[in-house]
Parts: sequence; structure tokens; C-alpha cells
Amino acid sequence: MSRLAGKIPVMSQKPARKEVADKSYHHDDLRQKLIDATRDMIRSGGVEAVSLRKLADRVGVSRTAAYHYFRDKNVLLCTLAEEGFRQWQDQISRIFQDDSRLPAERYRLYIRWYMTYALENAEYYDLMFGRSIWKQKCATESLKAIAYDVFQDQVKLTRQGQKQGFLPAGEDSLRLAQVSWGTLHGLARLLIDGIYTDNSHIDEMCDCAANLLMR
Amino acid sequence: MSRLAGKIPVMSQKPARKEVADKSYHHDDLRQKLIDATRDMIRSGGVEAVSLRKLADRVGVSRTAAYHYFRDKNVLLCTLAEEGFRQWQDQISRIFQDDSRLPAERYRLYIRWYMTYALENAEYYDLMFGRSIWKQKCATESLKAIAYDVFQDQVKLTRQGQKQGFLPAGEDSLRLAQVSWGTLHGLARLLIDGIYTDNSHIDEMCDCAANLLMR
DNA sequence: AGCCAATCTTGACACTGTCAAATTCCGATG
DNA sequence: CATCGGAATTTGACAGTGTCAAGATTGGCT
Repeated sequence: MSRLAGKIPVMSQKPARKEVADKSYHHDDLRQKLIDATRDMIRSGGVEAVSLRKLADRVGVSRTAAYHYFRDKNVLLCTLAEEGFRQWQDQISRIFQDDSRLPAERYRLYIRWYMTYALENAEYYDLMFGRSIWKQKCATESLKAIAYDVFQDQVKLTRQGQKQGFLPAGEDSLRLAQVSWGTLHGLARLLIDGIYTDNSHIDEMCDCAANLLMR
Repeated sequence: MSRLAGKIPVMSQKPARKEVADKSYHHDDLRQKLIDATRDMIRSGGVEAVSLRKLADRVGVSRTAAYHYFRDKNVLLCTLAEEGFRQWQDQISRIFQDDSRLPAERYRLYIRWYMTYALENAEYYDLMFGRSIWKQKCATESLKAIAYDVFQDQVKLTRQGQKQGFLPAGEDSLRLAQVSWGTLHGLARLLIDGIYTDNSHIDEMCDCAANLLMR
């Protein structure tokens, strides 16, 4: 009944709380601290390494304290994935707003950026596009919303590429968006998951992918 | 010292063991029973649903009995993945040996088969190509061997396609094999993991992928 | 000043994988 | 035929995990 499931609780009274020692009962902004600590844990040890108990230890709070801000572990992870998608969306739009480059050139850049991001933030990518979050009934509504948004961007971006003539005009934009994302995602996963073990020819793979997708 | 890590123990004396009641101390071929039961569990509930204790219960044996045949849970899963890759290899070679079809036609068929297999055996595909098995230091040597073999087949098959003129001849065969597999794997994962939620246009996606990969 | 509700903790439960040590039993050996 | 070694299996234990129900603590408002 009192579970707020991710909503910010009543702590939203603006009067700046007087400085509280780390050991006090009530914390400053526990929700944010939990998110930050979780992000750290993911970055260092991957999603698998996230444990609510270790998290609590790290933040200096009891095992179940997080349950007042997140319905369960899954919702916490979804929250972080959401954050990731927002940054993702930002960075992509930045690439395609760079008018100093030709459209086709931007698309090639996008492919390289995708791969670089996925490899440099492997654990975070794994969170955002991993099964744990998306498996039936797991994904939060807000996560689904932002992810859908990001995918719509990909569709727009594809349609534009077709109009600009560097993506095959004959294909349906939706399918083309699906398949091109599939290609990038597939390569990223094969590398991240350790199925492809040769990390020294990423650029060549990107080029090959670009050659296939563009024309 | 006495851990045999997946090798078949001394049970290899040929004299047909006299029929043993299911409840007896020594079982008939526990190793195989464990493998079979694990396969069942994967098919119904996915890799995540595999628990050594439930497995033991199911086979009618104590929690730790499996440890005499598999060093740990990971090795058991690798064994099953290996089995999967062998069947995988079989089915693919069967497709490409069908002389009643044109090479290009066979390749299109292969793409459709890939997708169909991945979706109809989602949990098994997830095992074979999932992170749990492949993550650093997890994959068994024999698993790596068969998987490498399967990938080499893909390279050969790609090179042949280039010679036969339905795959772009300009690209390096290895890269092309990597990227084409990436495309299929990516689409499969996006569907299996629940990121793509529309399962009613698989064929269109396959066609689009084929159009991009072939020429 | 005192209460209420938001916040956090304690206790408990049912799981998990895995190790070490004890048990059971088969089959070859004396 | 009895025995004994070692393989096959079990029991006990430990350190984890997520999560629920209840209790303890606290700050802000009336």
C-alpha cells in the first residue's frame, strides 16, 4: 500500500535539509545515492555483480532500504537503463546534427560511434540491451517508452538516409531500420559477450557493415 | 584430485549393468539423465531456470550428485551448448547440400532457417549464444572448438557465395562472414530478448536482410 | 508538545552454487 | 567366497541471493 514504485517520495519539500552525518537515520538523497552506486557497480562488475545487499553496504544503509524507492531489483536496473537510453539519444542526435559533415559521412560515423560505445561501456550496454531487463513483463513502462523513442529516431534517421540517397531506397524504412540496428547490435553483442574474440579489427568490421548497409 | 571434469568416469565397463530400480544408490547412466533433464529445463524455462538442486530433484538424486560428472554448473551448460552446436552444424550443412536449389536460393533459405530456429528454440539459442557461457573464462575448450568450427563453416560458405556471385565479391570473406552472422544474430537477439516485440513480420525482416547482404 | 507518516532497520524465509567429509555399493583381487 | 579399494552418491555446512512482514526511528506539521 505504501510502496511508491520508483516515484520520488514526499522528500520533495524544498527547504534544504541541514547537513546530516553519514551515519544518521535519514539520509540526504538516498535514491540518488543508490542509483549512483549501482551505476558504479555495473561499470566495474557488470549487471551480474549488482547485489542489493552489497549495494546497501556500499551506501551505508540496511539491506532493504532500497525497497522504499524501487519496487524491486528489476525496477532499479530499469531506472539505470532508462538513464542510459537518454544519454544514448543525446549522443546520437549530436552526431546527426553536425552540419560540418556530409550525411553519408555522418552515418558512417554513427556506425563507428555505436561500436565504440558498446565496447567501451560493455557492461552498461549489456544492461540496456540485455535480456534481464527486457524479458517478458520486466521492462518498466517508462523504459519501454524511452526505448521506443530511441528506435523511432533510428527509423527517422533511416528514412532520411534513404531520401538523401545513401541508404537503399527500395526497402521499407521500418524494416531497414530494424535490420541495420540488428547488424550493429549483433556485432556489438558478439564482441561484448566474448563470442568474437578478436577486438583488433573493429574498424574493418564497421566498414564492412557500412558497405553492406549503404549504397 | 578425483574430479574428472566432464570425462566419462570408470563406468565404461561394457557388461550391461543389471536393471537397477530407480531408487537404488547407483544409477544407470546418470550423466546422460542429467543432460536430458537439463535440456528439458532449458527448453521450458530457459537457462535462468536451471538450478542444480531442482535438476537433482527431477532426476531423483541428491543435490551434489551432478558434481561427479561436471566440474560445476557452467561445465554442464557448456556441454549442452556443445550438443546444440553439433546439431546446428548438421542442419546448416544439410541446407547447403541440397542440390535441387540454386546457391542464392539456398542462402536465402539459410537466413530464414536461422531466424526460425532462433525463435522456435529461443531458450536454447540463448544458451548457445548467451553471455553466461561465453563470458571470460567460462567457455569450455571443447565448446570453443566446435563453435570455432561452426564459424569456419560460415566463412567457407561466405567465400563460396562470393565466388558464386551472390555475395559482394569486393569484401574480405572473413569480415563479410562476421558481419552477416552479426546481422542474423542481432535480429535474433532483438526478437528473442523482447526488444523487438513484433513477431509477425519475421519473413519481411529476413528478406530485407537478404537484400542487404546479397547482390 | 505531540502525533503521523515517511523512512529505515531487524528478522525471517526460501532459494541458490559449491565445498568437505561421511556413506554406500560394485567389482576385481586375494 | 570374503574382503577391500575406489568410484558413486549422500549429508552437512557455508556464504550468498532477493524479498516480505513487522518493528524502530525520525522529522515536520498541526
